[in-house]
Amino acid sequence: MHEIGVADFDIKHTIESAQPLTFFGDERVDGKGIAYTYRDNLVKVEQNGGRLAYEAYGDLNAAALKREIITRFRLRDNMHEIYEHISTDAFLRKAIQNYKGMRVTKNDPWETTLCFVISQFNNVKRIRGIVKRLIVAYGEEHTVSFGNVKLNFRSFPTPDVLAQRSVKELMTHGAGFRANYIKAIAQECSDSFDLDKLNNKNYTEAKEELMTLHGIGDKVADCILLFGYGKLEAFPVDTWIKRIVEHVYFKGREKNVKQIHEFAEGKWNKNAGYAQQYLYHFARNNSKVEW
DNA sequence: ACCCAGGCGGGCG
DNA sequence: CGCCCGCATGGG
Repeated sequence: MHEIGVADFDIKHTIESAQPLTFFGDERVDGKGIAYTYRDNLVKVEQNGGRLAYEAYGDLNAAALKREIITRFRLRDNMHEIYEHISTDAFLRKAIQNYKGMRVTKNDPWETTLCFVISQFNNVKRIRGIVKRLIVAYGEEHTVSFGNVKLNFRSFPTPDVLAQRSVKELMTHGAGFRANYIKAIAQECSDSFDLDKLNNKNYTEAKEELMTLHGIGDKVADCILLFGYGKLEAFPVDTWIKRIVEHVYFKGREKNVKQIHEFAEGKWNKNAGYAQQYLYHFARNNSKVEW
């Protein structure tokens, strides 16, 4: 078990705020920690106040594991500066107060892509179920030993493996009409589309490229850029964000997605993704009378 | 039974 | 362009 000191960090709020990390399945989540897969490793993380304890089962050395933890939970983010920047009004201050320490997580681009393609016109519980069933059906199985402990887990299914399955088969896991998108995107990523190259592109260019994929539009692209590539200027506009932004900042008047993007960019620009996560989580967990 | 969910592609005006 | 519609599925 390793340890790292953390401040302005709350793992519970982080993993409960519907980010890809949690889409692996609730049985690996408890009150103070989570177990998740990173490549061919099972990583366990647990928070006790200002200390984050972690360990991995697999082939990661200590330095690589530490790097993964810091990257995944964005522990280098200057939360003081971010909070100051996005505390633009009473509402956001309240959201920050309620969920202080919640981070945007930095997940694998492919995992994030698959999760958010499945998310469209869907609900969080079903998204988790579908992703979980795809992992069970198509993820490579691993057995690791750590001392006298033996553990089985499955890594995230690769584009290559999913590309080989039929749409009809993918639908048997409950993916519905999204099975078409999963198949098409897995094929493109397995064939010629290089997700890694988007790391070297700016937000606008990377978004354009992502949106050439069949089944990735404005909102899903922003989610992938935020949670998969760590581009904090991304501001995914889903039904929750649209509702809450209209209500809080436009007196309930309807705005289209483009107008909401322009508003968010002007107000929170390089930290819009953090503002989004606090707005989203607050909206979902508080009845509308609280807004 | 009915409604909705972290939208998108395609078609139409 | 912007708008509108259908879409698989299952939980509330």
